[in-house]
Formats: sequence, C-alpha cells, structure tokens
Amino acid sequence: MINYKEEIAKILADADIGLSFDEIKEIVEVPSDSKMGDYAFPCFKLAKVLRKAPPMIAKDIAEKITGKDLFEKVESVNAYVNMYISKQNFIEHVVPEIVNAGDSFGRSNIGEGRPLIVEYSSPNICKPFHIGHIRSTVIGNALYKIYDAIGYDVIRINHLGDYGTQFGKMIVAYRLWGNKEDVEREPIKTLLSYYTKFHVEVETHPELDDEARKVFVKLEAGEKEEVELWQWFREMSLKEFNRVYDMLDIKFDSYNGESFYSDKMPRIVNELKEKGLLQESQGAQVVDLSEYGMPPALVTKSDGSSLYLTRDIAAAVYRKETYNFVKNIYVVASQQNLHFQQWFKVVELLGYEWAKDCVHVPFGMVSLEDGTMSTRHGRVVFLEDVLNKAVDQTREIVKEKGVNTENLEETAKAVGIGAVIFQELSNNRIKDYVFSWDRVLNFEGETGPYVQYTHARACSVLRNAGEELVAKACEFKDIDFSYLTGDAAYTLVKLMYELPDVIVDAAEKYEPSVVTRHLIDIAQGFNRFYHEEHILVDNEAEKLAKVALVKAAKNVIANGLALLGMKAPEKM
RNA sequence: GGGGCAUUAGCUUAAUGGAUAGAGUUGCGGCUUCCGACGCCGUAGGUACGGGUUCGAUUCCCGUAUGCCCUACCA
Repeated sequence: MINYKEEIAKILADADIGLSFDEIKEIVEVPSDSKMGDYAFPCFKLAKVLRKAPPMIAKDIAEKITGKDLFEKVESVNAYVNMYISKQNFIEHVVPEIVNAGDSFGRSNIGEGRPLIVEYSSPNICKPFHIGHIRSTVIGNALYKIYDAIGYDVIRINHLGDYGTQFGKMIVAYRLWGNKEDVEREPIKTLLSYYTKFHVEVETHPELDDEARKVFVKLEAGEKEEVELWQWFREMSLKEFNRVYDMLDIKFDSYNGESFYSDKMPRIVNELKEKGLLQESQGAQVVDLSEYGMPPALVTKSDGSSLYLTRDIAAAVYRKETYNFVKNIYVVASQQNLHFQQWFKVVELLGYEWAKDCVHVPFGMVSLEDGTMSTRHGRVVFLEDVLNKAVDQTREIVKEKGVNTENLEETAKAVGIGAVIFQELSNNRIKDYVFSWDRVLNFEGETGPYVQYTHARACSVLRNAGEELVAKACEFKDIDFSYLTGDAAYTLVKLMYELPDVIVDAAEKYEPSVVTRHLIDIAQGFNRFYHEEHILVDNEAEKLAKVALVKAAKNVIANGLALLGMKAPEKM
C-alpha cells in the first residue's frame, strides 16, 4: 500500500523547502475538514527558519509542487498548503488492495514476532465475576488482538487472585457451614455466602479469625487437606469464569495466578537484601522511595509474610526469564497507579533494564447507580447476567423481525454480546462510568449493533448482486473507478485506507477505543454512500465498481470488529 | 494534610499544540422498498472558572472549584 504521507514528504523534501524528510513527515497532516484537501502542510514552523510570513511560504511551496503527478490540485490557504490527491488513482490503488488482502488488511509486522505479554481479567477466585471485571477483560483482549495484528507474539496471562488469608477464612467457613453439592451446583454464589456468613459470625466469635489465620499457615505449608480444598475452590471458580470467557470468546495462554509465585518470592527478598535496598521500618521490610516522591514500598509484613508488591516483582522476573518479553503490559484499574509506579521503580533499582518495558494500562472505575460495587452488601451486577440479558433482548428482536431465524441463537449471541463489548470499548478507558442497563442494552446510534448491521447490510447487497458479479468485480479487470470519485464513496475509501495507521495508533496508546471510533466512522461513511447512491444500478460498469467498493467495506468492517473481539454476522 | 486522575452541547462523548471544537442521543423538519433492530439529510445546542506560555491552547504551565482514586502491613 502506498504511504501517501511519505510520498508527500518526499516531494516536499525534493522541493528543497528547508526541512528534512523526517521533519516534514512529522508536520504533514490530514485536515480536519476534507474540503481543505486530503493532506495539508502548515507552514508556521518554517516561518522562524525562513524569517518570512507563513502565508507567503505556503504560497511559494504550493507553486513549487503544483503539477506533480500525485496531486489533482494544490493550493495555499493562509499558512497552509492544501493538497488534493488524484482521487481516481487513489481509489484504483486502495480498493483492490483491501479486497485482495482479505483478513489481513490492516495487519502489519512492526512487532516482527517478538514476545509481548498482556495481563488482563485476573479475577479473584471464590468471588463473583461482576460488571467491574468487564473492563480489564475486554480491554485486555482487544489489546491482545491489536498487538497480534501488528505482528507481536502475544502471551495472554490471567493473573488469578488465588492466594491470601481470605482462603483461610474460606476454608474455615466451608468446614463449618459448607455443603459439597451446593458448591458444585452454584460454586461462586454458594462460596460467597459462606464468606459473608464468616464476616457476620466473626463479629460475635472473634476466635474465628485466629482459626482462619492458622488454616492459612497450613495451606501455605502445603498441608494436604487444606491444599485439596483450596484447589477445589479454584477449579470450581474457574469453571464458572470459563462460562463467561466462552461467551465472550476470550482465551488465555496462562492462568498462573498469585499462588504460582508464592515460592518465587524469597529469591526477590534476598536479592533486595543483597543489593542493600531493604530497610526495617516498624517491624516491616520496606524499600525507601522518598527520593522518588513515593511512599515506601512494603516488601515483607511485620509478621514475616509477603505482600502483593513482592509477588508482582517475582512474577515480572519469572516472565522475563520465561518469555523474554519486549513489553509487559498490565491492564489493571487506575486505583493501582501508585502500586505499579512503586514496584516498577523497585525493579529498576534492582538493576533490571527491562523495568522500562513494563507498562501499566490503567482504566477508570465502574460504579452502580446506588454507589460503588460491594459484594458484601449485595450491591453487585454479575457480568454473566448482563451478557445473558443482552442476548435475550437480541433474541426477541430477531424473532420479532423474523430475519435470519435459522441462526437465531448464533445471531443473538453475536449481536447481544457484541453490543456489550463495543459499549465497553467505545470511550477512553481512563474515564469512570456508572453502569446502567439502559445504556448497555441500547442498540441505536454509535453502538455495536449499528456497526454489525452495516456489515450485514453490505453482505446483503453483495448477495443481491450475485456471486458471479462479485467475483467479476473482484478481478479488477477493466473496472472504471471514476464511478467512485463521488464525495461519499471517496470519503469511505479514505477512511478505510487509514485503518492500518489507526491500529498502530491504538497499540501505541494502549487504547482500543481508537479502533472503535474509527469503525463507527467507516460504518457512517458506508451508510452515507449506501443512501446517496444506488449500488445495484443497470449500468454494468458502474455496478462493478460499486460492488467492489462494497466488498472492500464489508472486509474492513469485519476486520475491525474482529480486533475488538466481536463477530460480524452476515445476516441479522 | 500530601499525591494522582478527571471536568467539553440537556445527556453520553471525540479531537498528534493548528484552519469554522467533531459525533451520538434528545427536540424539531424532511427522505428512505439494494436489510428488515435500521438508516440517511437538515436544524438547534458546548470547551468548569481565573491567570500564563505561544504566531496559535480543549490540548502545555500555575492557581481555584467540583468529583473520583491512592496515601505501609488487603489485592
């Protein structure tokens, strides 16, 4: 695919305007309004170098490059050189490339197969998988797809919260009030009820806490009975989590959670000691970070047991040694900003140069209308319920409309779950939001169903065109692309052309919403084209060109949806 | 008390320091049998406040206000 920005930078560099190719490439931009051209070169920065008024510079440059093959028109408007590229050449080049690339349109090989880790989802076992977990899960999965698309070898890690004193409490509670059948039937809700009961009972029977602590020590020491119970809790929980992951079509390469690193921590503590980083403070072992404007990092509690900061360091070291990552990404709530800053700094102080490759990708909080989520107070919305409700609603709509009833379940799932995913990936991840059923079950406007519907609409047009015609269009022999130079068609082609850059941008910003937004723009572009121009016209030449464009659009939308972890149904 | 993040139209929101701040939703007015949940076009409506840097600030800096988060033995 031709890189137009680079071509323009080359022309400008050759025109000897006083800046290097690389400098020019940085400055060339796409105007906010397409009326002002396809590309623009603002001359403000040159004003200082050339000691001339920017509009004069723009005028000179415009004159110098007018007439180059790449351009249909060049003009200077105030301080800008506005360049209009030859529409027909552009379309002729881009549309066949998109169609021929198929699934791989948008992909690149920037990563060159190097290993990259994305840690995401990471729920606590024995606790509900609620609407708060959707963010890490869905954002992480999209980042996996995005980094995979630009050529990294991505390792997906679900860092389960499967360790800690709460499992001492859990075991005590189960032994007192537990019932195996109940747990097997509904693991998490049942286990959670024991846990809640424990917290109620401990008010009047404080000795329960001591008992829990003892049991946890046994668990850590590897006592058979305790370990077996814990493993069973873990299995039961995972079984339930997997139901949600299956619905979302999300997979992991590793479920090594906190417990996996429990035996890898002493090494880290020793290393900290050897390198003289540890200090005693109020009976605990800490790394002083006051020099860096942070509170001390607590490595070992006063009772000698370890903390999650130590565990995270041990995990990072293990991952570096196991996978030799070039980047290690943590999709974890912004509440933990300080925690990550602290332990990244400790890793740096340990002398590991790869500390700079560790990235915390934070996201904002989800709260409920009646306050923040609290499993103890029963203020919780289960993610599975949200997904099921979205699917139920979709199923009703499909039934009512009577379209595609042969694939009712499949369509309902693709669209209902897709709506939830798309909603989650629509806005900048750093923003907090309040969960609302109305919002998540809204299918109109800038939503997942809108984009999927657009895809289905394109598929329908292609079906109506007939296989033969589509096949002929896709040969790109003697197609007259001048039929696609209208405003709506040309805008659509430009938007599709941008997809590969958009994917790279999303990866650099760790921001899937960049893709989501662009996908909405493409869908809008297609719908505008669809309404402004009739596609299956009588004129064969015109029809072929338009069918080729529809094929390209269908392709791009499907690829974009896949990046977000969504399906693209052909009918809905 | 200290630190971090946020604040854009009635609501949900977008904008590598660049041109007239762009969408969706709501309201109003049109259009639409290539998909039928739709959609498309038009119209109305906005940068919390006060300074500063800059040729140019939603964007960078300082302050104020409001909200959320963090601030050593939970994760």
